Amino acid sequence: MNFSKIPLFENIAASECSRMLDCFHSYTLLLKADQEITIQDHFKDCVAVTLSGSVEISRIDINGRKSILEIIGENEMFGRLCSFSPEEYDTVIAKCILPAEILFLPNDQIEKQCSNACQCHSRLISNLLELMSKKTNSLSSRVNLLSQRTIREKLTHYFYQLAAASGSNSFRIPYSMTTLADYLCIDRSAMTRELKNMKEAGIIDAHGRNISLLQ
Amino acid sequence: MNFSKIPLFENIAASECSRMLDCFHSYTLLLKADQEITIQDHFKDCVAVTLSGSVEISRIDINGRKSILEIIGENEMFGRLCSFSPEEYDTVIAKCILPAEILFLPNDQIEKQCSNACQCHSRLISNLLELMSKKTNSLSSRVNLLSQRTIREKLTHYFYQLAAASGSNSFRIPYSMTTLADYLCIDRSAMTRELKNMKEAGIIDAHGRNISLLQ
DNA sequence: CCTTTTGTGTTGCATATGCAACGGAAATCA
DNA sequence: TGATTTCCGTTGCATATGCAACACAAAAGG
Repeated sequence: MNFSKIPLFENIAASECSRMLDCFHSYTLLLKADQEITIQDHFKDCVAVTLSGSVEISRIDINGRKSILEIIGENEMFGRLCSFSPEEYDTVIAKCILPAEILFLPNDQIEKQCSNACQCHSRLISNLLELMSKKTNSLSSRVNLLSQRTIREKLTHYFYQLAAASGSNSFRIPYSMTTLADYLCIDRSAMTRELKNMKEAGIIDAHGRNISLLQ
Repeated sequence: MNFSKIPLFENIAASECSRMLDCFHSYTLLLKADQEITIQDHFKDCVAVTLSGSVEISRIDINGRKSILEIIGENEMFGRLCSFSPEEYDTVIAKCILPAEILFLPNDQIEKQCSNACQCHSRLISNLLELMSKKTNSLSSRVNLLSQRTIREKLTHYFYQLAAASGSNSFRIPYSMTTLADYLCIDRSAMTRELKNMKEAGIIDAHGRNISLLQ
């Protein structure tokens, strides 16, 4: 593992990383695309960090409707300590989108004040805090998005996010339209209809997944 | 300030707390009920922790509709580092619900590896991680709630949360119905109507804010 | 105490949105 | 290449939900 490029291990010597991960009984998992991770298996008492790849957390309700709760990108964290509790009565699944390498860190190991070599441990916690902070930001932004009342508002809000991220009024939706609808928790056909309305109203210009915000 | 009862300062001696807070240039704010905190004033580069009281983060859209994004209870954290970014194009306001004492910690002070007395600093960070972890959990749970498609699903999901929290199928909604509607991001009258429907369908029993989950 | 504000339940109406179904395009796969 | 699957846009229909308005209850405030 090349520790030097992983934010979680920033400012920690590679040798220390190996030793620490070993001491923590942490382990990594290689996932192929479309592979599912069952919550209880690994998340029970662990924090998960995607060293590479991408994971989608979603929920399928009894009517078969899928809602995407989170999309976890590279070097982001997820898992029980910082995510959906297993007490939820709906089925929450984590599916690998892009081939991923996932590091699992046992919670109790993180919490314990280790007696030896605390220097790098506290640095790791500090780095975890940084990751957690990013996660909280993205979750907050997600709450803000899902609190929008109408389809048009959700789309607009999401497009503003993309525009801000790309630094331009023209950008490309990074998901398929089907996935986007699941992500916004709305019906796909209704979304397509609303996109057409927004186009006709002169709010946006759209060619496939390429969107331009007008006015 | 009585540090001993505040989770943020757990396992840190009171004398160390004083010294550290002083060194960090942190400060506290006393808020009366209904008082608003403007984002830019305090949150710009700070983490906020409610030592006591309660704060509501909400958004008012151009149509005057209010959506409650978060309700921050005692000993929870909020602020820019872990909340809604100021780049949001809607107006997000933080309002004090119960008289509160809020501690502001500058981000850069937290991040810096202080040269002296790192022991209690790293303990503080560890405690922050704990707070942040709780916050992430509550945000995730919020995403899960808001991702529900229908009013009935939102109500049901929320009631399950209350039931789990109270350890009973009978509980009392802790907010006014108006507030609850804002919290679920739905229309109040539509919510009342749906509650009646659920009652008639035998799913719940409801007398005012007292709810019982049947079946 | 009276006055004012806020909360609550109700209902008629308009419509935004979900749902099902279909055909064609595009992508994947063998 | 051909076969299969996924993706996408469209539309008719039913209805869940937002909205406005109202009356009354409850709470707050002076």
